Amino acid sequence: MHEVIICEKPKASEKIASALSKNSVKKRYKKVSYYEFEENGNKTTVLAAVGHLYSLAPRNKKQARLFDVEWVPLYEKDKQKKYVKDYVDVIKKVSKNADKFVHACDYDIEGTLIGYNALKYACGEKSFDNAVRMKFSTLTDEDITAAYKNPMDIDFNQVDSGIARHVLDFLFGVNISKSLTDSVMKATKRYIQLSAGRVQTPTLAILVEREKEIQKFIPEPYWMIKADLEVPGIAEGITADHKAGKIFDKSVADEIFADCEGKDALIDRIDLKETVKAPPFPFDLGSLQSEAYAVFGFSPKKTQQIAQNLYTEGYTSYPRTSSQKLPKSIGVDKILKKLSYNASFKHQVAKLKKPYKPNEGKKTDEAHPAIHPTGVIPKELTTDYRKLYELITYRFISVFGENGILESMKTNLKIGNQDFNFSRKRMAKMGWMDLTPFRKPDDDVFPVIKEGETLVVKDVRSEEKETKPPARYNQASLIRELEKRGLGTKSTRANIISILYNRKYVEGKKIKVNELGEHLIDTLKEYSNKITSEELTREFETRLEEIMGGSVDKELIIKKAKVELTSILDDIEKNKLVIGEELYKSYRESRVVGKCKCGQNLILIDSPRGSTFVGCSGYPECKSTYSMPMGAKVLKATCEECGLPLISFGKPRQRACLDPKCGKDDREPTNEVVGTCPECESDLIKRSGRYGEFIGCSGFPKCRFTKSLDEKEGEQKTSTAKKATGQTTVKKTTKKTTKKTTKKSTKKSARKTSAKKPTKAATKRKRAKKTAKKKGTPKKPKQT
DNA sequence: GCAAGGTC
Repeated sequence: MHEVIICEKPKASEKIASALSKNSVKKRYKKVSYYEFEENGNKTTVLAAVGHLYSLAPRNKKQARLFDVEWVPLYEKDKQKKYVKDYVDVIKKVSKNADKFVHACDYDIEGTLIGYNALKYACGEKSFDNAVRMKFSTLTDEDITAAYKNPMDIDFNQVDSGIARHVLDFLFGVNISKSLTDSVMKATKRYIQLSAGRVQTPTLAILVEREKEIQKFIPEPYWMIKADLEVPGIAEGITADHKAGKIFDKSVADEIFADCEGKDALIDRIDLKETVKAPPFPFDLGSLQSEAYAVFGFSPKKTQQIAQNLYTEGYTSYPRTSSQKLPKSIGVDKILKKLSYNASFKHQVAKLKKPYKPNEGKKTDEAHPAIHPTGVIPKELTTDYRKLYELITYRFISVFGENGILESMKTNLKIGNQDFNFSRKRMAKMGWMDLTPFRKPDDDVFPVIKEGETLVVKDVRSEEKETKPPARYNQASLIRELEKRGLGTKSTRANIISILYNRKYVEGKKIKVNELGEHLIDTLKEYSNKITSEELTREFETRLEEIMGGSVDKELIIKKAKVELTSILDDIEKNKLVIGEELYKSYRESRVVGKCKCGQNLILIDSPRGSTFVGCSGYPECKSTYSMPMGAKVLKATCEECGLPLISFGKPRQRACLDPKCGKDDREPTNEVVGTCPECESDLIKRSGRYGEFIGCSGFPKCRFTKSLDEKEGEQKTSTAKKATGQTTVKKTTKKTTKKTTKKSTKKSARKTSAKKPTKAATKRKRAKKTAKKKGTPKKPKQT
């Protein structure tokens, strides 16, 4: 008897194997680990998927409408997913002579489908003849053994609802995206990659709505009356506000102002209040992304990537969780003990009171606890990794802290007959706030004053202000909004946002929708109101539940969707010339960065090679073009000399005229002498190139010595070193280290590799290599 | 290629 258990991910397979047998042996095939044990003469193998192993693809790519889909291995569709092949291969190999199958993926729609597809396509259809389903909600020993002892049947309705979700998303997303892109192509012969989808389009619509609120906003003037007070013991004094707050009627403001001019302030009432400040909740992915954005300015995507790597290195727990709970089973005491061995956390852990009790939030996750450190202390991390690791760890410790107490003093004053007030806040008891460097506690000095006393008013001011439009979303607040509306999932939201940037619908840290984004939503609203709103997601939810309940057949739902989609696509098709023309026009508008010397617009143009340059919209009549350094931004400000826009680039940021030949170009200061060239003894100067600043020889192009600004003396990789070993060295070494990570799982090697997290310089080099390679490959004649 | 959803 040979039984095969298929899990959703490697970590789960490890836990399930160890829960089911003490004798499980870790084995390896290619780069993938799996587990094997024998009990009572029966062999069991525990295998892992890596999330979805199969993906939908059109059966015939050449058709105008991609309505006919099939499941293909993920690695065939997406070259970045090559690592998936090894996992599929292991399942194929091991399951060949198996006679019993256990589906042990997460008990949700996607998990059910992941296991189903693995069985169907990697183990073969006949595996369903003897297949059972394990149902567990946490990966604890108790849950796992209970699920194993009480196997269930595979819920094929749940499978069908999973398939339907994939198919519907594919049909709507891919076909509408394609029809939009085709419209532009047909109308203008230009290729702009446009896209629409059940989640990305409503997300863009949320941003557009905010943009429109901002556009139609009419600022209203208002006045604030402020009084600067002399307060004993507080040198800078205190400013009190008039009780009315914003005063929209100027005559009222003037009256108040006149009423209190030249008068002192009588302290009418002092209210002291204490508020309990409970410790924060443990991090789920969304709140970690939010906090990392607020504290470090990390994009949610960056946070997710770093958290994922910290997890695979074994420093922190699984990041794609929506749980705000820390169950005992994670071994809280042990983790805190291990953290206390580290100088950074020792003092904080020592302050915690036993027994340790976390302040948990409401949100839960069936599969994972909240994000927490494992207790394994990383030795060397690059700056950003260290920052995120510390954010997670200090948060984890804080969660076990005591309540803090915030003391607030609200003082009401009378100046003449007018009521003013000010308030001060300070922590009366720090509690958990003492446990983290990432929260700045209130620490106002409280004045020594009494009711009935008089304070000298130094000045009374009537400040005129304007109401402000609603703020734009940033990536963190948008993620919170999507979470609130139930759009996307915790793992996909950050990616969805970055798609909007990549498609150039939106720009900026405070997310601004440009002409293209706005026009795309307007266009789509005309043809399918559903896809621009949350309605499609809501409808999916209902339909999928019906399929899951067995009341409706998935084929019927898909058939209906195709009918609906056909009418949408027909409509777009009929109007493709207008749609394409208009979308292209708004695309061009969204790329305008200034005025050309010829009077037409300067626009950003993406070259097919991936770089961006500035050209004139009057092309081919005006052939002006300007190249830009890597990462450069075109500013609104213009050059005094020639009127072209200025650009900012490099690190630290510097400004220069868009035209490098312009006399006003102050890129000059970068030519600062920073040393002597080891090769030709000329001066070494700072230069700026495509990839930012670097140090180069002033003897260029005769001497081609360069080194990166990021590398310190002694560990620099010079161009000569590169020459000697060949450019590929860089790639080879990185390859080696990744191999190490997967091969040896000892803590020692984990540390070693963690030190090799790509440095800025390394990424730069990689990027440089990539483009160099691109240039070298002959282009297919087809590209436009 | 185009979506959204798992995961390294």
